[in-house]
Amino acid sequence: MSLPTTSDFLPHIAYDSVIFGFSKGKLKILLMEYHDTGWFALPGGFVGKNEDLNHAVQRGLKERTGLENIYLDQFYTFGNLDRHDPEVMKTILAANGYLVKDDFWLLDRFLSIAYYALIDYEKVTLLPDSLSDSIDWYDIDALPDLILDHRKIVDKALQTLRENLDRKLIGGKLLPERFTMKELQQVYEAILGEKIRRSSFQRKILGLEILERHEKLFTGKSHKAPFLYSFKE
Amino acid sequence: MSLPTTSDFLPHIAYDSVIFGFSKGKLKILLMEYHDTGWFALPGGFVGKNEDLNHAVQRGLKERTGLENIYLDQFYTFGNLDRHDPEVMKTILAANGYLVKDDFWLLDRFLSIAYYALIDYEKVTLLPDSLSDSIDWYDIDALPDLILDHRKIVDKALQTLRENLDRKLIGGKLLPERFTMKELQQVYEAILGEKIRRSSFQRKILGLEILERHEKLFTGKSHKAPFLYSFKE
DNA sequence: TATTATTGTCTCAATATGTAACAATAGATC
DNA sequence: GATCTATTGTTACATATTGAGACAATAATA
Repeated sequence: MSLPTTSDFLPHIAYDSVIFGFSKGKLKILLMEYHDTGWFALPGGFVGKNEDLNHAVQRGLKERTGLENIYLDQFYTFGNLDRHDPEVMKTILAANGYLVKDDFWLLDRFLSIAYYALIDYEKVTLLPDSLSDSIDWYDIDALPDLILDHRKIVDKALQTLRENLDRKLIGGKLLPERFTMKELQQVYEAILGEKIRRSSFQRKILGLEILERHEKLFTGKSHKAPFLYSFKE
Repeated sequence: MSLPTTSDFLPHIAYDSVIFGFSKGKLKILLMEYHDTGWFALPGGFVGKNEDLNHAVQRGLKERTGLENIYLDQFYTFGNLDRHDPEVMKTILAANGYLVKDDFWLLDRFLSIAYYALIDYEKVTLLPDSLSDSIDWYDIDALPDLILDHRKIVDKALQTLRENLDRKLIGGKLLPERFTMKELQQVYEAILGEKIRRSSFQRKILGLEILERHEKLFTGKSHKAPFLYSFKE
């Protein structure tokens, strides 16, 4: 196991990903916890010298989640000077046994291109990277402190996701292929952070004619069974 | 006069700006024309090693237009490999009398962070950079061919501007401090590329209660004089 | 068979938008 | 000064769209 080297990757350029999942009525994101430090950060990475930017992000997501062809939206590139703090990376590397010189490329200033991803929580197989103890889901309403400006990145991701929700009809990306109307509504509520009126929601979504209605789902509960839906391709 | 050097700027990182103006009922953008080549490109630049990304863009805009505190929106970072074509930059440099080696930093691959700007057409003083013959306004509906992927950047800028128009209420940024309702409507029509019903538009905009109504504008024409409006701060 | 929880749909009110008309008015024409 | 023209600000009415609640249907339980 070795550190990424400056000959393989573009200097000064990184990406960070805010990976959203949905489980038990809650919106969650993936965070990495670095060895020893107790520090949390967004999953991120670097761009190969001969690699498309979007490919680098897809590659990183596959390494962490096992998933391919993930829904991704690039939402902002963070390029302020105040996001540069070489001590943070130095400490993370030191905690992993890497003692590097002050001019080591990972200690340089980085611009970060930020993406959010929407994935099916159930399909994920989590795998930490070499510098991390763990990667795990955290409730969006109860995040630990994050390194550098990662909290700002999360906030802007959520803001963008909210703005895009109706426009791009991406709520379903957080659910399995087939889902009930109630589940879809819960996704919307979790993203928007507010309750939605059931009848209005159902009427609006069905009115868009983007859903296919399938068989009913019998859960064994003593009440009317809901239909299952999927998005038309 | 000399070329920017790799010791002053971050390698592999550029920005491009789609600068919108509005004049005579038409939406326009600024393009640079490079010496001899006859090639057109978006105004762009590089980020200083100790400079905020947003500052670099504001700095570039000031150099080209004379304006400060321009309204800017970052909308996408272009990072595909296929946008790399060293021959283009080589030719531009050669046309300016610069013969550079193949490993010259400006011939490297660049990621470009793209912004659109909205400015008051009347307030601009255009100034080309050292590699360009001229910088000038071009009707958005009649652009010349652009180098590299700059046409794609323009298209995405316009698309984003359209999506943001109602949400961010930025139409007025293209007009002087005070303007008539008809002028504002023409801005909206130019951006959206479609006619808008006069009464609906007026009702909607006034209903937002973001405009201040001032004195009437007497143009000498033989009809009712329109009010002047400004945006509430 | 009655009960409970939840679903799909409908109704009516409130709000927003499309469409057209009307009255007001600044200057031109006579 | 009276009339005409072009354009403006506003209103009226029809047509969606959305908010809020009610109602009937139904899967399992008692």
